[in-house]
Amino acid sequence: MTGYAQFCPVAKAAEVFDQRWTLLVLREMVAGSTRFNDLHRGLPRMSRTLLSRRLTQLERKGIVERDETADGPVYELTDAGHELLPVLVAIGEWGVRWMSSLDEADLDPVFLLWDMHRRIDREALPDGQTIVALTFRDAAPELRRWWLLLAPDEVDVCDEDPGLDVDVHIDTTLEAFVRVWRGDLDWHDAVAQERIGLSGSRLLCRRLPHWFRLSYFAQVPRPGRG
Amino acid sequence: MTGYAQFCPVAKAAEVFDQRWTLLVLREMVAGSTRFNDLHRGLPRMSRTLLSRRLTQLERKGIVERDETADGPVYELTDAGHELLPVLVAIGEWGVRWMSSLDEADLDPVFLLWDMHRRIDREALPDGQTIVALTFRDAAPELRRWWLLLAPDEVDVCDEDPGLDVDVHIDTTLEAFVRVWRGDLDWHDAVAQERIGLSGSRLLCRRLPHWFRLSYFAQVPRPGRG
DNA sequence: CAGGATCCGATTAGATACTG
DNA sequence: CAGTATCTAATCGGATCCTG
Repeated sequence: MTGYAQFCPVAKAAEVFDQRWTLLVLREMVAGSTRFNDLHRGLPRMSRTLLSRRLTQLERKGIVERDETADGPVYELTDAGHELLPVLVAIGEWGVRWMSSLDEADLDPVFLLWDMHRRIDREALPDGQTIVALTFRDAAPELRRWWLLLAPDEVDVCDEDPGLDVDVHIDTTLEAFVRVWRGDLDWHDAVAQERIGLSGSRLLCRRLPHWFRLSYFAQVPRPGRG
Repeated sequence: MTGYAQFCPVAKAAEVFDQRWTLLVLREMVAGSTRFNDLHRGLPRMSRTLLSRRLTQLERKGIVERDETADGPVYELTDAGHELLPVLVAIGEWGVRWMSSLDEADLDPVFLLWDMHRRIDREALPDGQTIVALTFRDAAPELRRWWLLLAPDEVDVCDEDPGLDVDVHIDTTLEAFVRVWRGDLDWHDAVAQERIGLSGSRLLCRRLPHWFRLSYFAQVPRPGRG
């Protein structure tokens, strides 16, 4: 049996959500990804086979629509799919408040950089190109150093030295940076406690926090803190 | 691997919700059940073994607390558990709007009567005892006839004739009655279309709809209807 | 880039029987 | 009433390789 055999709306909806990875595929779509490979970049640990399977299932349920376009297939949310936004928001708000313990495996720099790159506020960036280098002291050697190439018209992430002059260097740990990203830790506190080190021009270091729109859930009030 | 290895709050929460039956166990708890057997009555198709396992897992995650009381163990929601209410509401609202197709297996009279019995508005009932008999013409023979023994201080459901005078008889189909219960179909329309037949005193037939508080989701506006 | 096909190991759910 | 123990069958997920 695949369903719950209950007419209750929660049960009917649960038949969608109780599938492993489905909720995260929907999160990626709500975040705006429409291409197979973009979706996969937000879900690096999911096998491509399974992503393909889930997309087909979501299509059959009327939540996703697949369009064959001139430059390849794209996946779009239907009306039913778009209305999942409040559901995902409710789930995330609860998650950030109550499921906040992170273990080492959760601190994935690949996903972090992908998430950062799509939440950069381009309008807040300086004109021209700004290079930000990131070092995560606690990451595995090959995942330790990252470069963000920021410009109002394009944002790129590199895991190799692009050989350009770095404007700001962020020296931190994955643990601290993820905590800031999630909103568990305040940026200025993290800097004050030297859990985030900044080097570069005064001006840029002061402006930099405004370039990143933190995770949507960063602003959610936490239990037991005012 | 059991988790998603992502620090995203949606992913951390999804590690709770992507387990089969978990969402429905939580629904039962939010609906107020605290005893093992009561929980199971709302989940008749779930094996007791699995219910037990899910309760243990929810306890480990800090969502449920098990208390050993004088008359047996009870399961209560923690603060984290109580805060799942908005999540379940969002899920159900989406479900009732978009996952509304029901197949035969979803029309389970056992669950329907259990749900009805706990949503009776005792204050709206007449004084003394009122007996309502229900017939579902399309149900399997042994699940066709039900009796509700309604009194302001106690509500009982029987699947055998209690041998008492019936005050109101409802003659309908499971299909129609479930649609009304979910709010897909209006009570008065269903009566007018003779999908629900009522016999008994005029007064009681007119009062009867007020005794049942329909599913919480009945009031949710549906797509494509105003 | 965007998948499909296949195989195998891991996980899970359900049935059944039993306990205090 | 409130579960546990055990076994089996089904399902699922991932890895690998292949396609246009």
